Amino acid sequence: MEQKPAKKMFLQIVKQLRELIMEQRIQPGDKLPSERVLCERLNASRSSVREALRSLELLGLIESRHGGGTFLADVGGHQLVEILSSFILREEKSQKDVHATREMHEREAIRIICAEKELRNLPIWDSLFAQIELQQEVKRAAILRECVIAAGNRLSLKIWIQLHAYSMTSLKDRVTVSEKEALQILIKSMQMGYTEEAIEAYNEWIGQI
Amino acid sequence: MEQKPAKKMFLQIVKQLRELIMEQRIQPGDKLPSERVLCERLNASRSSVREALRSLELLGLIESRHGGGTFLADVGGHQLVEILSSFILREEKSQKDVHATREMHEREAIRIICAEKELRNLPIWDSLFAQIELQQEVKRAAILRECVIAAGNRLSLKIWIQLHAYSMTSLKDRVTVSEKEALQILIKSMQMGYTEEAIEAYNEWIGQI
DNA sequence: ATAGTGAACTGGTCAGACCACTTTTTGTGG
DNA sequence: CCACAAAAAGTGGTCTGACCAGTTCACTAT
Repeated sequence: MEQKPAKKMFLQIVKQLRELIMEQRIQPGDKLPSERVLCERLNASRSSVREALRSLELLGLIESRHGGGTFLADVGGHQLVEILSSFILREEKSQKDVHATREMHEREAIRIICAEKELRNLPIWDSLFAQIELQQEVKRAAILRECVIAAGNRLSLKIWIQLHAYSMTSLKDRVTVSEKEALQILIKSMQMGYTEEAIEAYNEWIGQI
Repeated sequence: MEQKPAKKMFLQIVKQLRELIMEQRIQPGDKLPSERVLCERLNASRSSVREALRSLELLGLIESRHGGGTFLADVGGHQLVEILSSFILREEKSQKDVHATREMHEREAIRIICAEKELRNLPIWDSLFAQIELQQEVKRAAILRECVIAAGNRLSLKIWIQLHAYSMTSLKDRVTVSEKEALQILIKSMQMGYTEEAIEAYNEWIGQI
């Protein structure tokens, strides 16, 4: 009859906190019930309540002021709560999000390359272009990796590697003939510093995959 | 003076935890010291240590198993973000990369919003615009967070939250008068769907910070 | 060598106690 | 009556200690 008590207390409290916020129409900036009151209402110890509150505070969803009280974060509480619940429930993000994020990093790398002369003039681009022209073994991942590496943001590179590892399943290795053109346009545009054209070529290329 | 922020204990512990992970080369999937051991080493009470650990657990960075121990989140499928964050945590040197990456996600969010009518027409933008106009308390983070949320990529949001959490130090809270204009242009451009203008306004705004 | 058992360890939860800070109330003096 | 300072109440921040409930692992007894 009762819900599963299996989950950890502080997660249940986070969930109940969200329900409480919605029920009582607590607006961003408003004060939340005090920790001690929440203990009573949620039938939990103060330690557990605090674990939940501190978690939400680290996420930036609430703000606690010593001696003052606990408040719902200033802006956009309702939207945040929705996001939050999805985190709690561990609803896993779609493959789409992973792809979109990876492509975001790739596009940004292309933009950076286009904007910097030293990067545009790297010999690697000619090399890649020639390999594509000759239909040699050119792996998509290699091309994109070169871009992200060239862009010089190591954090972005690390993120990209992880994202790529995760989304590799649906990617074929070799570059097909139909992709050849868009790919070469991409590289040439990059070398010329034509950001818009490069991005457009990239989008067209990605669209084929 | 020393940068002893005298901030909240559980935040200090979060910070110390990441230092500990870095020093001991703890890899994703590895076991962390037990809560009681951490109490001794970090010279804090178990309550505070647990508040920190539970926060990291809600973020998905660590995983606790009843009776088993606490582990640094492993590469299991979608949990990739956790690994990144552990990278982020240990790279003090590349603060610039963190900022650049965070800004990348913000720009992408702006682009997405500009491109989709439903997102442009969200009431939140008028609300933010009005608050800026009235010089109310508007936090930079709140504005950017709304953008990333609205863009709808939850993976990107999760990455952003973590990037923001660890680059917070250099960000002031309030929006200054000099930023007001660029910010309002950003919002208006977004609502109109003028991608280029919005990005330009964003860059100008960011440049001031 | 194996299966079984139990001690030792680990996280999960709770209760209560202080402290420091903020807000509210109260009581005084004008 | 009002203004203002002192006192009280309220609130988050931290710590201690305790007990429960799972997991691990070494050491039996077979």
